[in-house]
Amino acid sequence: MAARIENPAKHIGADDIYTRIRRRIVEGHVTPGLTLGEAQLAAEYGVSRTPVRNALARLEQDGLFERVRFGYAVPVRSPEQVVELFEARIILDLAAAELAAQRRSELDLARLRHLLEQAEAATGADLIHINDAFHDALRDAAHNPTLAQLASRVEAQLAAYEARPAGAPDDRQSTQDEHRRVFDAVHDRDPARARSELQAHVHRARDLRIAALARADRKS
Amino acid sequence: MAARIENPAKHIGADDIYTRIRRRIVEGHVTPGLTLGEAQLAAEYGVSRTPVRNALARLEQDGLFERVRFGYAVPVRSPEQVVELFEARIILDLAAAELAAQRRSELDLARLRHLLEQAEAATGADLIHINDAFHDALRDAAHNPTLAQLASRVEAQLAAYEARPAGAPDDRQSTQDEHRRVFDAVHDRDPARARSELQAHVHRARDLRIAALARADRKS
DNA sequence: AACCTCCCAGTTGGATCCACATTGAATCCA
DNA sequence: TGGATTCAATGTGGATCCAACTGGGAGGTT
Repeated sequence: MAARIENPAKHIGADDIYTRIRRRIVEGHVTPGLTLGEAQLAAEYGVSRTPVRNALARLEQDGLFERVRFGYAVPVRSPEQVVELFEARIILDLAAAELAAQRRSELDLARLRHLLEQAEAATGADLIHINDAFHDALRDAAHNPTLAQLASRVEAQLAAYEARPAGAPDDRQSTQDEHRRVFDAVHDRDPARARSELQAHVHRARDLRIAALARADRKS
Repeated sequence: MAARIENPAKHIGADDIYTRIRRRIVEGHVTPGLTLGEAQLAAEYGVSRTPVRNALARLEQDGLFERVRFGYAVPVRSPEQVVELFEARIILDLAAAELAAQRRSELDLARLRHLLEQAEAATGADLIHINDAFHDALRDAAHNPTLAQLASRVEAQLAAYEARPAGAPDDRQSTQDEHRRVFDAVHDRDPARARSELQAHVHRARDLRIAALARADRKS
């Protein structure tokens, strides 16, 4: 039986370090610009610097970390760069939505529907995760793993700067409605509608973020 | 004087290893499926395993290498996967062409024109490099580095499987004509035309590759 | 003769050691 | 007192050492 058993209590490896640090960044727990040293991270996870170095090299390749004077830091991005990231994300996700409307299987639909239902009841961090999962499921429904991975990677970079408020109830309801509309278009196999509905959704998210950046910019 | 001087004769570092191995893969000098060991590569470049490990981790993140039993290998892709990579590349490059037609600067135009002229005279490997550079310059003209990097990365994955014939004189002339048409559309600031001209170009390249894959498939 | 078992060679992943570069501060001189 | 210079502290990058794992082959047994 060559089934690889994930030993939960076993010593953590480089992949685990990569996953954990990545999650910390994506969930916004590492403030951009704050430098973290290899030794510091190694001590934190109770391993030597070797696996940390490996993880950091991969994170740098992902664009989630950059090498700075001493140590690594989440790159500080200008508002223009955030807009640029959104532009890339929009290109990828709209294409994925279009393909999803053409290729979605019944299983894809079931997954999306399940996530929509879960989102109805969830709140806080759970809601954020479910909504992220909805977008990932939509990308998977396009049945092009390369495309899905690219979109997911760009979104991870964006997430690193998001204060992740998602608090306002009206935003919550808007998001839910827009997701539902995208789902309906995918369900009806209507690529053009899927694209335009998702475009409306992502454009709204982008404009909210840009407005927040403008406020933060004025304050500083 | 904080200018970082690239000492040419100095010992090579992890970044150099990364660049060199990457070039070897992209230029097709590493046959897919052949496994290379860390120690082997380290000996080849005259360094220890440490920088090689770092480079391999990054290459794996790029999708150019995958960890296999013992060592690393360029992943073997099915024809379906190659089609999938092309689909992603087309999405990215068409979007880039559209943006390039909107945003190109005079400098961008000059660069593209220069590459077109160079391509007239070049042959063999030089021609391949110049044509690749044309596509990269087109992506740069879109003025979205994120998008350019993504497209470039996907194309690198595709290049790893290309036998890189580019030999047939009629293909050479077709490529040159199509590049010229794309250039004209970008010059005229006509996004829709830039998109459709590039689409025709990339679709032809894709179909050629698929035909070659079908032949190879039948042979085996 | 076939199959099973055990041992050994080879390789990766993690830990530690060492050399070099850079920064900040403290000190000394003008 | 201000500025330049030197020195120690800190941290990365590379090299080496060690442990765990896998696969194949040799040898024995049925």
